[in-house]
Amino acid sequence: MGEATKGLLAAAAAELLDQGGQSAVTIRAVAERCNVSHNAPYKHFTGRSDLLAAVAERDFGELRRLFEQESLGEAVNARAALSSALHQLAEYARAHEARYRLLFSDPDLSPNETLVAAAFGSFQAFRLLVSRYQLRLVQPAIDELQLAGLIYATTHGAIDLELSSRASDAKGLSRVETTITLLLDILEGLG
Amino acid sequence: MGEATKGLLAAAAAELLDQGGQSAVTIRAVAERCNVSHNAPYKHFTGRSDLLAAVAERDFGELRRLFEQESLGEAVNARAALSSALHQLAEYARAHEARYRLLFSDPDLSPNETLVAAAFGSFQAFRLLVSRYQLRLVQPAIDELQLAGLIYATTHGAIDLELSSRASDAKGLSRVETTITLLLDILEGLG
DNA sequence: CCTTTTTGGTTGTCATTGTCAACCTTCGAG
DNA sequence: CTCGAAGGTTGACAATGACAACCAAAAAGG
Repeated sequence: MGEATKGLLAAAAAELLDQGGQSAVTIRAVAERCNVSHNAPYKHFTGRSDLLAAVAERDFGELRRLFEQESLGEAVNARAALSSALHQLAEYARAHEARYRLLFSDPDLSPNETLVAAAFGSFQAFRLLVSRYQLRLVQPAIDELQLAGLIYATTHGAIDLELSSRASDAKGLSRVETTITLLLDILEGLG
Repeated sequence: MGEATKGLLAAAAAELLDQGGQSAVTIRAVAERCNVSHNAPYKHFTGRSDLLAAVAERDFGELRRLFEQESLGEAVNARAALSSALHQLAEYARAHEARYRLLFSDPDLSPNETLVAAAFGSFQAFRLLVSRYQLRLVQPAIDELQLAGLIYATTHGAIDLELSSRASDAKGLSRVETTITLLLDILEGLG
């Protein structure tokens, strides 16, 4: 069956993304890395952005797995589980900067059907994690979806600012871990 | 004197950014828009990323002005001032998506001396706004820099997620205004 | 006032890249 | 056995970033 190379191409694109960033992911380089002629990728993807979308879809799946694993994991309590997931997210972003940026900050990414589904799925897993955590909060009256949105936004924002360490030379802004801890402490009324 | 065209080129780049996004900003298009031959821009900028950096620098200046204006403005109280500034930031991001992304989420942006300075300046203005606001908080024990980092991260994260409306079809995640209000309410202990 | 350097432009050129088109081949369904 | 599609191939082409060589006019300096 012909599905084999499609996966290889996406994997090669992911590697190039890790090694050389966005600009290193050229159709031709991806093709070469799979020992296939330039233009072969067009048999599997409509173009460059479609190829990148495939990589993004894969990675959203990884994130979902990360959240689910922590959700059902052996963490001692809900805060530990949430906190651990967020820290792992930050680690993932640092280790695969270009891929992380692809997920959330790439303007030229055609949001096709399956990509949106994958992104939604990963967020749903995150929501579950948050809803478990919310039980421990002093003020449980906060809308659950809004709370998840807040934590997601804060974490992503902190990560994004750290990655583009430009507005962040002042220590403390960029430290993702610090920001997350502060937010959770405030939420738990330990201000 | 020769500084004239440099500004024109940057302005043209900003316009192209607004109209066609990142990919529309090509050295040649910018040159053409200034009625100047391709390659003229190289007399003012070392390359494409340097040109974009100039646009970013300009916009960081605009943000600083926005924060400062609100800081010294006629807002009825500190929360109103901060809230207004954050909403204006969101509006700016929506109106100039590509330019906003350039500031915080562009990997291929050479962070030269002056750009870092401009970014830092804008954050400093924001810090001032936050420090005024902090006086009204129930728990003033929070480190001022960390608090500014938290608010900045949350706002930027919410904006960025809304711009890439992919993980956000669930309403409430993307509404920047909702997220900001929620955070400020929590900070003020109105959970 | 004449030389000389710098500044900001110009045209020409090149390699890289995305993308399209046309062609080949293998293999499974009918 | 045929044939059509799936997947791959080579060959174009235009757009783009970047470099080099050349040029004019203005500024610097004697």
